[in-house]
Parts: sequence; structure tokens; C-alpha cells
Amino acid sequence: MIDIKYLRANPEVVRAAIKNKNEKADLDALLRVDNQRRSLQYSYDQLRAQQNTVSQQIAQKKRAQEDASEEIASMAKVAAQLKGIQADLNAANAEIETRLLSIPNIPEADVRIGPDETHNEVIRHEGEPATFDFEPKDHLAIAEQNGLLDLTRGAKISGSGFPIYKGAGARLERALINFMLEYHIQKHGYTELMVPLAVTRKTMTGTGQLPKLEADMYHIAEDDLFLIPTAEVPVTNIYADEVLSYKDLPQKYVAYTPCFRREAGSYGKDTRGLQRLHQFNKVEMVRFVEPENSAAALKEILHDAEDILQALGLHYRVVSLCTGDLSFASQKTFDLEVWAAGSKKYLEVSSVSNFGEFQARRANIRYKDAEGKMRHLHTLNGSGLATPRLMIALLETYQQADGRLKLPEALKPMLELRI
RNA sequence: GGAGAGUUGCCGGAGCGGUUGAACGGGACGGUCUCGAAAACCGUUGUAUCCUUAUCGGGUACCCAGGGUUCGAAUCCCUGACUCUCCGCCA
Repeated sequence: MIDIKYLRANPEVVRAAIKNKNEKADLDALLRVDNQRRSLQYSYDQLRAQQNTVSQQIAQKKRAQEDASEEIASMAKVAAQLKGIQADLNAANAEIETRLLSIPNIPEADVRIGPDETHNEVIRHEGEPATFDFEPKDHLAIAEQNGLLDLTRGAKISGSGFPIYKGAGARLERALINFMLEYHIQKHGYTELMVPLAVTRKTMTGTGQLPKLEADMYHIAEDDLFLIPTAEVPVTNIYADEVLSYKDLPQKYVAYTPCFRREAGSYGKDTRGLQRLHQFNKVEMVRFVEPENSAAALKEILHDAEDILQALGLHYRVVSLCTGDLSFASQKTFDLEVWAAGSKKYLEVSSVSNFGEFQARRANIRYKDAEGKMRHLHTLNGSGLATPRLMIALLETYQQADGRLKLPEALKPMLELRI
């Protein structure tokens, strides 16, 4: 959530951010209601002050057994007046809240301005693409030959986009999740959390998925709960409506969860095999930091995610997202795209973002700094990593001429696989 | 799913509808004392918003949330959320 005081002072900055992020929001209407609200609040406060004073006089008179009917009569009028103002004030506050929730975060100054992903900037490449002395197959062919997946039956029981991992495929998936969790816990110092997979509307609003993305969520109407699209949602919200101490910061959490995405309107776009799913597994890193440390923390999370790809010997590139491709809540994001050697393309396996105080404002997460001042902390997160496309890259990179796989050493301790 | 109890400030815990932002105790912070510490004593101890985004000072709101009654609500009424206990169901 944008600070309304900042918005009042810098409407043009916010207007530009909305435009550069391809969002829509009526700033003028918001500023107008904000003005109304403030003048209503002023009238309200004045009348209340009067009411409080006279009420005490009434109390005194009553105690002294004097007649206070005149005061009571005049206060009855004030009370009626207050009721009307209160109603207007509530309406104004509700409208401001609604409009404010639809204003995106402001991209950092060094984020390239561009309309869509074609304007993203590839910052660097790491590792070398695998080379073969045969024609490499794509992951579906490899999975089929080794019996790793059963997408047909997954679709039968739940619809397309709900994969079944089978036999060695299931074990590999489980090994990957465990490998990444342990890596972040042991080498990067994260604390693991296991969190609810269904969350409230308020929680979903706290991190910025709602109201914008409601159509992309699986919703349980009876309880008004949403299946999480990422562990970011429950993990970031663990401190909603709390005040931490600067001594508690920074905090680093890692969580594995399945993720659920309806992906409304994305049919037919890169959906082959495991590329785009309604349910997939992901290990997510989340950090709570003091504002002055969030830029450095962003780089650290990026490296934490990259470490996984490097440990698995995969070639990838780092992409800095332009404004048009930034998520609603993000102010700066790097994507990691892994090389799929058989499909011969880069696939996004991680998104690492700094949200500044945007989510902290929405979720009302504050902390007291060393001077005892109350401030909003900064939140960040990064996938570390999402498994489906990682699986694609692994299968395609480590395939051999006979169709069997020779998986990287790093996974050995997690699972003795012979496939 | 059924029955009951509860939700007050950093914590514990009071609070007849009218100087209650809230007794009392604890904690924390500052000070006195001390070579230093402990103890003792004194003082301070919230958030948001507005008046003026300096300071000082002041107004208003906040006792789970939202409504209602009243001149006036932490206190009365209604609805909801959550917590605890008992019963039922269940991995």
C-alpha cells in the first residue's frame, strides 16, 4: 500500500508508476475523497470536543443536583449532527481504502521503463549450456521413457495442469524439494516454516495478491479461504498487525509449499508438459529487514537462489524486470531463467523481489528502530526454487544418448536414484 | 456440529453509564545512591490522526471487530472473529 501522505505530496510520481506498470487507478478521485475525508474528520473532531466538554458539565450539574436539561437538549442536536458526519466519514474512509489497495508499488528509480517482458534486461549468464553428441530430447520424451510422470491421469482426476509424479519421478521431485530446503537452512541460515495452504482474504490482501488477482485464485467460497499461489503469502503475513523490535531483524524464513494458480486466460501459452501448471511445488525464501538493508538483502536472496542452480550444475541467466513486467507489489525484481537443453529455451524458475514497505503497510507489520521510532519494515522474497521447470532443465540437461539420466552429484545425498 | 467461559495497555490484572488513556502489581527506560552492582527511593513508560510535517502545546480516536441504545459507553444491547473447557465426529 502506498503511503497516502506520500501520494498527496508526489501525485505525479505515483501517476507515472501506475502508467509504467500498466495499471489503472483513478488518482484524482482518490485525492478528492481524501480531501473530503480530512474536512469531515475536522468537523467530527470539533463536534466531539464540544460534546466531551458539555458532557462533563452535565455530569457536574447532575452530581450537584442541578438541572441540565438545556445542555442535554443542545447535545442531542450535536449527537444527531455527529451521526450524519460519522456516516459520511465511514463512507469516505472505505472508498479511500478500496482505491488505495488498487495502487501498485512504485518501481525503484533504476528499474528500466518498458511495457512488457520484451523490455527486460538480461544482466548476465552463468555456467555453460550443456552440449550433446546426439539430438537431445525434451523433458516429456525423457519422462515418458523413464515413467516419471503421468499427466494424463493427473488431468483425469483434476483437469489439465495437475501433474502426477510417479515412481522415480516422485522421488526426484521430493529429493529436489528436500535438497533446496536443506541447502537454504544449512548454508544460508534460513529458518524453516511449514504453513497453512489456505488463507483468509485479509492475508491475501496483505501481500498484494488481492484485490487484483482474485480471478487467478482458487477460492473456497463456504469459508472465504483462498489456496495460496505462493508461500510468500502465509509466510510474509506471519507478522501481520505486529510490532517487532529492530533487535528481531533481520529474519530469514524458508518454506516449501505446493502452489495453486488458476492461470485464468493463459491457455495455450507455453503449457506443454510441466511448463505451466495449476499446482506445483516451490521452496520460497522470505526476509523481514530494516529499510536501509533491503537493497543488500535483495542481492543476497538472488545469490541464495542462484546457489541452487549452480550446485545442480545448470546454465541460467539473470534477468532484471522492466516496469511493465514487475508484479503489482514489487519495486524491483530479478528473475532466474534456467536453460532447458532439449527444448532449447530459458525457463523462469525464480523471481526475487524487494517490496520495500509496500506489503508491510498492507499487512500492518511494523518495528521499533534503535531510536524507538515506529516504522514499517521491508519485506522481500525469492523462489529458491520452483520445481517444475527445474525438473525440465534437469531432465533435459542430464539426459544421455540412451535416454537414461545421469543426475548431478549434489542430489546423491538426498536420494540414491537409478534411472 | 452442540453447551459453557473468556478477549482491557509490554505482561499480569482491576474497572457502580459521567475528570478512566484507563486503579494496582510486574517489566522496561531515565535519575538519586554506590568504587561498581544489587536493593531502596524518585520519575517516565502506547498508537494513529489533525491543528502548523520545526519546537512547545493542544484537539480527536483507539479497552477483539462492526453496529445499536444514550446528552455521555471499556462499562448496557445485537452481530461477528478468535481463545479456552466439556460433549459429538474424525486423520
